[in-house]
Amino acid sequence: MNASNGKVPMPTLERLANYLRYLLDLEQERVETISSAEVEQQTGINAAQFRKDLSYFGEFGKPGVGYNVAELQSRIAHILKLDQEQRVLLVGAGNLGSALVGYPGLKEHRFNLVAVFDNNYSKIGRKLWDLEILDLGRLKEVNAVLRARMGILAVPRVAAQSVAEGLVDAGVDSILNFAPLILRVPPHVVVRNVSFVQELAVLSYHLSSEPPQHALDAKG
Amino acid sequence: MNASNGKVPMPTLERLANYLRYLLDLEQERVETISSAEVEQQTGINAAQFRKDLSYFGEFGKPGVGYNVAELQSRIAHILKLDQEQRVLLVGAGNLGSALVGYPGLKEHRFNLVAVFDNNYSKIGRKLWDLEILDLGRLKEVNAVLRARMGILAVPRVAAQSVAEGLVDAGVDSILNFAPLILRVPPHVVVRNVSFVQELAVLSYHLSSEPPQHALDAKG
DNA sequence: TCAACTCTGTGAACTTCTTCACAATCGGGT
DNA sequence: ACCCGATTGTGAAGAAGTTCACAGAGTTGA
Repeated sequence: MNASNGKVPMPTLERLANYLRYLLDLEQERVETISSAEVEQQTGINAAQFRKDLSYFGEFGKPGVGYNVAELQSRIAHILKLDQEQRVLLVGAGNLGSALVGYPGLKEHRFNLVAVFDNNYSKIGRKLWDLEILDLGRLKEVNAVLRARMGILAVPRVAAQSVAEGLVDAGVDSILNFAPLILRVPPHVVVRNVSFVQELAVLSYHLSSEPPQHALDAKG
Repeated sequence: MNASNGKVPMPTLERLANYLRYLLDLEQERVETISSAEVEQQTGINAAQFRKDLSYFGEFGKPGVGYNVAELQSRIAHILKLDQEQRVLLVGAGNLGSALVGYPGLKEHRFNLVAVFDNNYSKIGRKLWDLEILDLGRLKEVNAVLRARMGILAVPRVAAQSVAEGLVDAGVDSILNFAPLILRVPPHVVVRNVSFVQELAVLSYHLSSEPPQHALDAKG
């Protein structure tokens, strides 16, 4: 009775994509039905958490039975709009950008990289996999046709803010930002940040004084 | 008086790396002193949040004055152990692995990629930038010498769990995981996950029925 | 038909994180 | 020497997220 009205906690949304991945595996294994208790056992995510996450979007299971894997999978995909093509612009044809174009996970989830931009004239015109690298200056013009609403920012930090503004100007309202800085964008634009260094720093912090395990190994 | 005893909230740790990045910028601009109010103005992070985050680790500022940029920068780097070399193993010499080896941000923060492994015999022996790609089977043997405690997992999903176990067996106790699955590891091991698809899915969800901005543009 | 069992959906309790608000401190000006 | 404006560090309030615990719905078997 909660269904999708009020607003959904961000952690719930983040977990939804995990559930989807997990359900796709179960489907592959021909599992038809799953209970929240089994989800907890197999993924480590608390069963009540799983149920409550789903409850934000309606009722998905049958008491006494559990959840139909195929149905749940497809309903989550629908919630996340992963059941329709999403056109995505990529800015930055460096190492990272190149890796993203080649990453098969995007296509699998219907994210379609429709154009790659760079401002480096030695790259413009070349191909990155099957996409021609376009002049960053043509961003707005090109997206007037493509009408992508998602953008990936894989440029150096100093360029990121101005490129973000270019993306917004070109009609993009969701940005995945790989540059290590906080982007300032208009309120209607949603930004998600991915920072390798931040993640490594958190790991580094946890490398406390615990002795490495090596010494404990005693092997024949 | 809170200093570093109790345990630190995860969101605080995540923000610490951002503060560091920001402080390095300020240092470059020759800013000597900064107040929490200025931090809020420039980064959007609430001033009280900034102060409380720091308070978990001691006292860093002077009332009526603010924080000394250089000192704060170096103390945060110390907290995160970014003031000393951290040796890191990379597993997976694909597109993503390759991009990571070439990513300058790692070296800048003293993360030192000391070895790259892959199980693909057509890759083993080749060079990725300046590092030779080693046989994944030699992971433990090699790390007995290198003694890295951090590992980056940039392998396909199906291989990730077993490679993670290999890393742990080789003495690694911090893992940065790029494969879209929940790794099962012993309790002393810390894992951070980076999932492009998850991030894009969250963005995709937010692409609600708002009309794209294109139509609103009325240009000469 | 009914009893025994399973499992969902959710209010309520609990835990964690964020923000407020203010006493305590500092530095500068006179 | 003292006052005044600025700014910190932190208890306490508030908001957000997680987990508990149970009523109620469904299923199975006799």
